Amino acid sequence: MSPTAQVTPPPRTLTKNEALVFGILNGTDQPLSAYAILDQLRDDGLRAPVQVYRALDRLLEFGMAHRLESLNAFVACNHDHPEEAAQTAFAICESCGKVTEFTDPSLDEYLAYWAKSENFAPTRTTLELRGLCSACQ
Amino acid sequence: MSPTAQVTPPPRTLTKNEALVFGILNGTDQPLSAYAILDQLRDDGLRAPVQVYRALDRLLEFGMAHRLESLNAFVACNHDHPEEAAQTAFAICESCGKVTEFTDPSLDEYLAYWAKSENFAPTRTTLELRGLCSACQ
DNA sequence: GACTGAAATGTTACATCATTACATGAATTG
DNA sequence: CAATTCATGTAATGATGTAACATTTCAGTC
Ligand SMILES: [Zn+2]
Ligand SMILES: [Zn+2]
Ligand SMILES: [Zn+2]
Ligand SMILES: [Zn+2]
Repeated sequence: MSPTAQVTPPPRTLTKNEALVFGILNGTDQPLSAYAILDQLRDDGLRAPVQVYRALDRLLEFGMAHRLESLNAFVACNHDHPEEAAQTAFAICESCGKVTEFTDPSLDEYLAYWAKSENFAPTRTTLELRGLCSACQ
Repeated sequence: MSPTAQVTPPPRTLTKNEALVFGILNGTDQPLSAYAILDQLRDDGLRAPVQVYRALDRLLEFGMAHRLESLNAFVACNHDHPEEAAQTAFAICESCGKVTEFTDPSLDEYLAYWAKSENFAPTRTTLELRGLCSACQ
């Protein structure tokens, strides 16, 4: 119940552009916009936003990256997702930009309970905390 | 803990543009983008997006409207918020667009608990469920 | 009523985020 | 070696959001 996104399990070997984009995302703990990624890949021959968005779409499908809706930005997945696709939440530091993923069964349970009581059928959930991480307070 | 937004309590009488924007939002159960609002207010003399965004900023401050991050859109508040500003969550129907707000102490408690355990100090939280409402299944 | 300062509004231009449409190239397969 | 599919490239455009500055409105004061 209340999955974060549909994950296409087989992350077959990445294509060139997918690998480039994932390399950038995986090399930082900061959320990056598609255009920020593009800027870092100019030297590798990328020229247009759509090239980045296409790669991002697939990385999202594979569960290798996440989109942060409240920032219009992307991060590499940095979390061991439980077997059962559970609710993923993000804590985003507004000072240093660090993003922490977390999941918790009780959160899933609560949301599933609410959804059932309202007869709402969720397909995708966004949960993003903005604030200050422990290092930045 | 884990407030949704800072609410400036005194929603003094709205200015002309604030009233126009609120009137549009309040007249529908659909989330509207700033540009969709603008289009509906051309006849009332509004010409530029910034006029709508300024009004929206204040309506958000007053707690009279909410921004849906996953849609880049806005809705009028349609919920009796508890005394203590609690976590607000949104269920968004992907078929009919209907938006339902809900709050729950146990959700607040869970997020406050997680935040404390991680020493994360939240200032703002986004929780949005996408799916199908009971009428659309 | 005229002066003054603050709030609201208006105007233009620009910045940022994302997609559509179509062309080209590389890999796979019957 | 076509035929197909998938990945990539290119150009243009659409959608969302903000900065900078000018003008108007209005309340308080003289
Ligand atoms: Zn993850
Ligand atoms: Zn931090
Ligand atoms: Zn509300
Ligand atoms: Zn519906």
